[in-house]
Amino acid sequence: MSETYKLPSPLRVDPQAVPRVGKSEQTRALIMNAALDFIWARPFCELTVSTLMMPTGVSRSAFYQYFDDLHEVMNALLDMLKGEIFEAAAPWVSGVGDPVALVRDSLGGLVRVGYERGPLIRAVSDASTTDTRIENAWVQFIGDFDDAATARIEADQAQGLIPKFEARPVAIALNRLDAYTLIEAFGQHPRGEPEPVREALGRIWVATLYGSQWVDPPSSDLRRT
Amino acid sequence: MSETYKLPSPLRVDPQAVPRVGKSEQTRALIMNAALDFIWARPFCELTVSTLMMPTGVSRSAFYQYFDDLHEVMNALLDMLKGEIFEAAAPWVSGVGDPVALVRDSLGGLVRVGYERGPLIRAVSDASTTDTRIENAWVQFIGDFDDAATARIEADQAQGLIPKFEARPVAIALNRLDAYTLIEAFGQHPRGEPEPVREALGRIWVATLYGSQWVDPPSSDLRRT
DNA sequence: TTGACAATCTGACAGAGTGTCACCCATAGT
DNA sequence: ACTATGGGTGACACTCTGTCAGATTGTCAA
Repeated sequence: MSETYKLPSPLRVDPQAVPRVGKSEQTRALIMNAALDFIWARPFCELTVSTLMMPTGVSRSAFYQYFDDLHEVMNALLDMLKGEIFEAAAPWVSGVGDPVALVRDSLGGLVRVGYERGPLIRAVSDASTTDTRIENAWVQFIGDFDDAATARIEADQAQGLIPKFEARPVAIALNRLDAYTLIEAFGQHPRGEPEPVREALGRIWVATLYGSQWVDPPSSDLRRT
Repeated sequence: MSETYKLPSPLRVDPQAVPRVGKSEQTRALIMNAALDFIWARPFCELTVSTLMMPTGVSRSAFYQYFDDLHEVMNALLDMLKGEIFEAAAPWVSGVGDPVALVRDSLGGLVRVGYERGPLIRAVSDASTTDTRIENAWVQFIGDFDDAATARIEADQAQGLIPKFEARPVAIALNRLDAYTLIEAFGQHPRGEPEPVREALGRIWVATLYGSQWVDPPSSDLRRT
């Protein structure tokens, strides 16, 4: 069913939201929205300050009153994404109950956000390869996920729900799996279908952490001796 | 044991190898070696034509007689990598015998190559985000892996070794897992330890494809009802 | 040896993009 | 009316790119 994944209204900043502080904040929002519009249709590497400022009606040099450079814009957009993504991943990270169901919940949320914000996530990832500051921000962001996943794995290991193994390398690998599978599938138009991605990620996470007997709920036993 | 992963002599082109055709091929090799040296120590985004040509002793404009631009250099280096990587992955892709052992072989080879060539792989991946041609080459390269993995999964499914599921999305996800976990771990100095990476990837692949009962060979049964 | 030619290399140039700076302008407070 | 301040602008210097006409080098036939 495709209405599960509605076309995104790409995460806009409301220019009315902060009129108190004066025109400055509004122009900043204007620029960020222009960046979102551009990123939605074209890759980050084609973005220049001129093309970014063109649709805003403000001059190119004004850009530098709000941002040091294009990478800082991506950094600001990443900040807006963070909350949304952490929220989507929350169930498994901090929830209680059947962990297999929780991990499926979290992956469903991540796939939804990935589908809705795909080009933006890709742009942030691309920008992080050409600038140290946003690279650090991106590393920090995904590093927080590594910490959270490691903690959850270790907690479940302590309860005997997950077999004993070194949690961190597996957490790191599974997070890279998510991030770059989503970027690959939804990072540029035309985007792929979300449902097969969700199933593939769910299968891999569940099989790796909780064992393959939970992967196919109405399962026929395919193991051979 | 660390001697399994010896420090790489970074994949050089022998300038003597093709003296027949004249000086041209030698200068080309000179440039590619300079690029390898640079990439080994610095990220791709800091590479410029001047800095690349400096150590060769040839002028900047001469560069354009051998390559259209910097991305084409990375493309040429990717070509050299391809063989090495496909060879490392060969056991599981086309081998016969215990598939769990084969997948561990292949991952061991990939981790070894990833460790030896890490910065180069990262540079190719980085370059692919800023140029359509090398992006296509990279997509094609990793796409070949997707095809191979899909085929192997489907073949093993036909034999009842792997449970029935849509093979391609899982193959794609597992390949992104490998590629970006390796780039993350070994793409820049200081590189991480190879062994934990190998174990994490092996665990994920085996659990996903062949079932968690094969993950820990001397296993204690940790499943709970 | 000489002339001709092709291969190889070079400095100089134009173009695109960046980041900075001195200056302009509207508006609001006195 | 005066002026301080937030906001905006054109113009400049700089870096890097890609191209081109011409210089240099090497080879070979006459």
